[in-house]
Amino acid sequence: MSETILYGNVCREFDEYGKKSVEIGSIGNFSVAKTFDCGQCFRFEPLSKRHYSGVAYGKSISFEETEKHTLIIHGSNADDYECLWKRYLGLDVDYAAIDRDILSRSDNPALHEAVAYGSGIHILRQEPWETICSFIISQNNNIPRIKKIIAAMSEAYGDELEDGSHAFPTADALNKAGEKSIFELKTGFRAKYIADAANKVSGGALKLSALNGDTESLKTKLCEVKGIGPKVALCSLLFGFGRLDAFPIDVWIKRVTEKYFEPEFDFTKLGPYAGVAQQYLFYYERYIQSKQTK
DNA sequence: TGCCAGGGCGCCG
DNA sequence: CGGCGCCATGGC
Repeated sequence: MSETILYGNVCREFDEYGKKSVEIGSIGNFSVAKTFDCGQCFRFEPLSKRHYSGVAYGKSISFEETEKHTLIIHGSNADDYECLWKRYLGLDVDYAAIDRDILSRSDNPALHEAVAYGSGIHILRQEPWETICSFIISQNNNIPRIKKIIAAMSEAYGDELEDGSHAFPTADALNKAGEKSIFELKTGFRAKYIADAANKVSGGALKLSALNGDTESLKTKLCEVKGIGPKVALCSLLFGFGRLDAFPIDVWIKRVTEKYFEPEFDFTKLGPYAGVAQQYLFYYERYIQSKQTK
């Protein structure tokens, strides 16, 4: 086993069954399990309690949190970490400062409990197209079934990777597949929405890489796609465009607001990291519910 | 069996 | 503009 000592966040780079892996230090309280289990991404599954594997950016990858407060990325070298996974995992973001910022903006007890419970979640920077498509599929749907549809869609129309798994399909590939084929993946009434989005993105009517402006104007832009409303747009902006101020409201967040907040509470006052707060609240309320139905 | 799921559209007043 | 029925599908 060859081993190279590096500096910065990367502790070491090593070979593992013929593949490169890296170990990362200084990860704060980053939690792999919370991050991949909080409902923001649909292509990762646990290999163990602290080890999640899946596909992102067209690469098979797995993230393992060690007891020593470090992170091992299996299937990545140090360069890939620096220019891709660091940003994907939000390890270039100071979440301790974000937590302090959120807590300073409201003394609502549920919000404080949610931060305490959810802290360790990082908002991923997923691929914009994958995020848009995934959250179109998410509408009026549940997480296990969303995962199933996305897996089938990737299997059918995503590029095959070395290990036999599949990348998320490009907009071009889905556009070529067409609405009927998309419907056959059990997407139901969402098929025409996915087809429209794929058509606009692959045809250049919606240039995801050229989007700029504030979150509100980006939301308006994304809502031009049939099937993208405010909630899907804001989830895409939060999880795919790094817009941490985006505050998507789904059925769970509606329940949270009714249970714990005054009707006049203005969630925009949660500031530039309102989206992170939203994810804490979402994760917290699902935990409370699961505890009660057990 | 009926209800619900990380909603949005079309239509109605 | 706000409310409401509808949309496919599967798990409970």
